[in-house]
Amino acid sequence: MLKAHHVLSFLNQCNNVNTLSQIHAHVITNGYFTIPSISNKLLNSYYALSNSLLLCQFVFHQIKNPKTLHWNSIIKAFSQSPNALEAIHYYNQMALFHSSRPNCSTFSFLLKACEKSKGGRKCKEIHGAIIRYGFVLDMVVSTNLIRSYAAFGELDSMRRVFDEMPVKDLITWNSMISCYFHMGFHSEALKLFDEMKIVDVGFDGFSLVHLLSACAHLGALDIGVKLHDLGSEKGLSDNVFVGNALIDMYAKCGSLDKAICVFDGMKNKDIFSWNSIISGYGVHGFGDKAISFFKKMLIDGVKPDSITFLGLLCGCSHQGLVDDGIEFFHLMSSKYGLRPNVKHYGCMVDLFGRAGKLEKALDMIENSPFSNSTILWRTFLASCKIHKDVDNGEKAMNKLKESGTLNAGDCILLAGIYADAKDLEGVVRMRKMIKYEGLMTAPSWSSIDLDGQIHMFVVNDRSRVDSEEIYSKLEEMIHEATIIGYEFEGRMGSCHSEKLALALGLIKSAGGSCIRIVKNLRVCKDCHSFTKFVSKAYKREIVVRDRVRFHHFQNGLCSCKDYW
DNA sequence: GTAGGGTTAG
Repeated sequence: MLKAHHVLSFLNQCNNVNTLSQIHAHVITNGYFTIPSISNKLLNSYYALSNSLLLCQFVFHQIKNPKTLHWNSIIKAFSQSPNALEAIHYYNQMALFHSSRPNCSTFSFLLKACEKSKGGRKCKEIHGAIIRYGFVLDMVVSTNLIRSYAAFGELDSMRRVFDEMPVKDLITWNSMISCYFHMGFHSEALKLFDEMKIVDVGFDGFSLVHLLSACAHLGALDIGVKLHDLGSEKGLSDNVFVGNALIDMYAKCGSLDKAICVFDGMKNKDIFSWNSIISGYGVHGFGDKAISFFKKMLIDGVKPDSITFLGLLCGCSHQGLVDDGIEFFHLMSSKYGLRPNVKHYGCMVDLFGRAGKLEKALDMIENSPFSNSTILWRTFLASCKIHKDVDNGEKAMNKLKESGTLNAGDCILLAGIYADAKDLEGVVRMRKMIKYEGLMTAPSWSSIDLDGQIHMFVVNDRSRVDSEEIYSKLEEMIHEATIIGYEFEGRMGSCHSEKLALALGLIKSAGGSCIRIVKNLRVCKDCHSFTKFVSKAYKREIVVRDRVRFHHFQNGLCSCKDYW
């Protein structure tokens, strides 16, 4: 007969459900099932080997007097399943048994369950229980609490838990950075790193990945470079996650050369590395380069995924590589079994639309599984604006109206189409529509990173103490640009935020250095032309990242070749 | 330990 400790070691080695059933039978006939460590091991093994919650439940209900470890195992199993709410049900059952009390692990699993089952209110209840049971001081529990609150967008609760923790370790700090990052509070994530320096907890690869991604979103190149240096000093150069985040950061901050540098220096590359570099070239408008990296990727034996193709299609549409785009679109499903999603269709609509093939773009939408997608119709509307097509523009507008998601940006686009067609009545109609329907516009902004300090501007911004200086610099710039051929073509009295950011850049940055600006919307025709002339008049390289792509201005020309 | 952290698109 097998001794109990032999059974345990068998269970540990067991790697299939059939053997597990045999051991299970043996355990029952020999009365070992009453030994908590054995019944718990069985419970966990069933979940690990069969992934069947039903089997877990079956075993669990055979346990006469479940102990905390049993409850934890069943709660953990459910917390990882799509049926995560059931975990909370088991926790409530647990409270009815006086023989077992929840412990730290119980709460960690429960919080995971909340996160999965979108139980925002449950999260608060569990927080209460954590306080009652006296586990608030536990670092793991609190860290999980932070993540759960973040998952529900409860920024204040998240911060309160963090601030009230008497002891925090690196994982706690990293979790906070990660939460801020995922909630879109990129500057907050970077600020947290400054706080980390003060308390001296150090940092690791996990910290860097999120911080670099935050820089990527903000276009904060200077901070990104400092983080790169810190990582190298700490010997994190071979960390694939850090490397990938660096590629993305450099690409998104407009520094493709450095992105390539990091990419080439990586010992181990994965699909993220390739995708980041391909998308990087794609959004910068270098579709041909993106394609050449795609070919290298295949030679390297890396299988492309749907994000790879998104980067490729994006590159093709920005560079007007219509035939290549069509080829990749077909290739992704025919050769790689990847079904194009709405974003791939969006790229195709953009590809055809931008190239002036509006009927093809329309075909693409109407023959796609996403013919009601507002994203696709909005993309189409933007193409109609570029090609001054009133009829198709109105068609897109009607679709957007039907969907009930019409926004002010759509009306402004169509108003622009009417204006180009000299249809002033149409322009007025759009202005009225915005007013009467109470449509909102997202506030447009531009930012510039100067020595690690992010400066944000909105349209007609006069909020800064140095506004006087900025506006007088701008006047000088307009003068200089006009001398070499610039003509204003916007609305009188309106000054777009990127011109202000550009003026500040010229005032504050060293002569000859590259000026980098990030915008949340697309660059307008006038600002685009103005920036070209400024790059020539002041002999400066200017990189503008707009909502969808990059523009490299140099000596009066832009990398997009006025195709954007 | 039965417990907490990672990147690409949008």
